[in-house]
Amino acid sequence: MGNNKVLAELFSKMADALDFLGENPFKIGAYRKASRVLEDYPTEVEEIYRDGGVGALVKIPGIGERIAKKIAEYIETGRIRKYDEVISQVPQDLLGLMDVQGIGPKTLKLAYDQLGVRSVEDFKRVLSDGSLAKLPGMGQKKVENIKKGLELYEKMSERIPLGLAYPLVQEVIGEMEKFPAVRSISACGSFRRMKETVGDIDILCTGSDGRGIVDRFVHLPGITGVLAAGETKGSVIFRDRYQVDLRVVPKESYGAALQYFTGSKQHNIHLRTIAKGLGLKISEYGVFRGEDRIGGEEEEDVYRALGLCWVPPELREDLGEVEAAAAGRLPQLVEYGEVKGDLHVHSRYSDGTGTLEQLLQEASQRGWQYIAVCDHSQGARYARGLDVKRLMEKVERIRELNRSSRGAKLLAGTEVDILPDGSLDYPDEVLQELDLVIAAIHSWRKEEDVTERILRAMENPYVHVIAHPTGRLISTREGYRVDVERLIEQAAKTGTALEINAYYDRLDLNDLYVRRARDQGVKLAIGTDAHNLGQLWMIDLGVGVARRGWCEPQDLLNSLDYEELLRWARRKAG
DNA sequence: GCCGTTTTCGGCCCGACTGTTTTCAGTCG
Repeated sequence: MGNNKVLAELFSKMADALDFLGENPFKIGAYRKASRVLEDYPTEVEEIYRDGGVGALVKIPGIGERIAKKIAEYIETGRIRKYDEVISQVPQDLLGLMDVQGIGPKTLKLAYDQLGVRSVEDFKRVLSDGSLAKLPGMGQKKVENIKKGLELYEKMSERIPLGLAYPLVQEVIGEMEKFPAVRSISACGSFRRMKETVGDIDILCTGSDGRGIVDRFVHLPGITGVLAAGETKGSVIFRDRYQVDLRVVPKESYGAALQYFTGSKQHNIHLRTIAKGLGLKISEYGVFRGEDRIGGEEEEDVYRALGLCWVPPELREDLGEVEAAAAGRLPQLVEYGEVKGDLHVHSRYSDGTGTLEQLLQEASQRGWQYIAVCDHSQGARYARGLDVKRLMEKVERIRELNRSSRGAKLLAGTEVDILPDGSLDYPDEVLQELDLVIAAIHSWRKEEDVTERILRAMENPYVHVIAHPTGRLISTREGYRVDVERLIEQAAKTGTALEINAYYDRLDLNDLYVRRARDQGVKLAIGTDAHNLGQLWMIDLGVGVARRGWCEPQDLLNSLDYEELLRWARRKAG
């Protein structure tokens, strides 16, 4: 974990502690903001500090003089005295409870002061023995809600990978659309922004019969719990795992509500700040000048009122998109369905299940021009990697199929292992026979920094793409140690593309690195890493990451036509 | 604690909901 993430966590904990201690809410907010900014900041603060000192740190939005000094203190000494001081006044165990729905700093403080609660165990005890309910401002219902929140929290403490929520949302929306009372309907929240993981799932709709719509919603198949069901809002648990909220709003507010519930929170705060300066008010019900409502049926209304062009949801993270919209400089993002093929798919030759014929047919059905069949190389025994003889058989077979195919083509490719010394698992004479070579790290020693291995692989004239550059798995592992900044630099220098691996648990490179790469002129290659035909839909997850990374069509290899792609691949070797 | 074509001081997004109250505090998104 880099220093940015560590500091983000320190400041976040500090905010919670200050909240508990009843500090000035705006000071707490400042720490929370600093935490959020650092969490996603693409450059290591350590680097910024080494290059430009505290003066450079304060240029980061949300970081001022005081926090910059704390960051410097951390880099120099490995600790922050103020942090130690604040945190020592609060039982650590208790702070975690602030993530539970229904528990906030005031409730914790109350239990701490009045009942001597010092741990989660203590808290659960006063919850069940009735002593918390007796305190002023508390009551039986509040306690019941907290109990429910705690139960839910323990079951769903992990965020859900986007790729798991995706089919579910399509299913729910599909079912709801069959109901005649439902007019417009859309997912919103982090799901609509295509964030790599989502907390709960928010769906918004308009319709004539709120109660009827909610009733229909809470009775959909697969629901294992109903948390709330009113006229305008329903909240359910799907398959014991996914919380899905539905809101029904009037037609004239649909755009404003869609904007509001899509977020991100930071993006919305930014918009409201601008609105205020213009004497306008934005809420989920519309855009208002005094009492006059000047828009809200369409999402565009909100942006137009502020003098902005409509901002695609994937960009709404307050990472420069508002300024870009104001200047009319938003990128023309690549569209879903615009990509011309998948650049990383496995076949039955190695560890996939699809045949070459099936892949070709699938490509045609999807309207793609190509699929790159990139099976594992000989060293990857666990994945039935291909020896040279088998590889050449496969190449031959692909050439045959392509000759008889009118529509889509297959690219003869490989996902070749990068060996411990940075050389590749096939000799150059073999690689040069292939249309597309993607190289990947599949084995590394614990604690090994693989940066040099990958840098060296990129020097090879036959390597076109580096697959899943960080090796992370969203749900289970952090990935290998690698300096992505240096990979991006080397990719720019050698004309090597970096992959956006679209497999739902990888999404690697991630959105922020994609943006960095794109800014430096590095091409990105979206590949699903599909091992069966049922995984090719994940190309949309990859496009989502590309869009969150501000990619325009020309940033993606997948935008090239078949012939152009072959030419691009040959150009590196000269 | 941050920030500045309203400001170096005095603001900081804002409305809904819930449960506990009798005018509001706490929490959420």
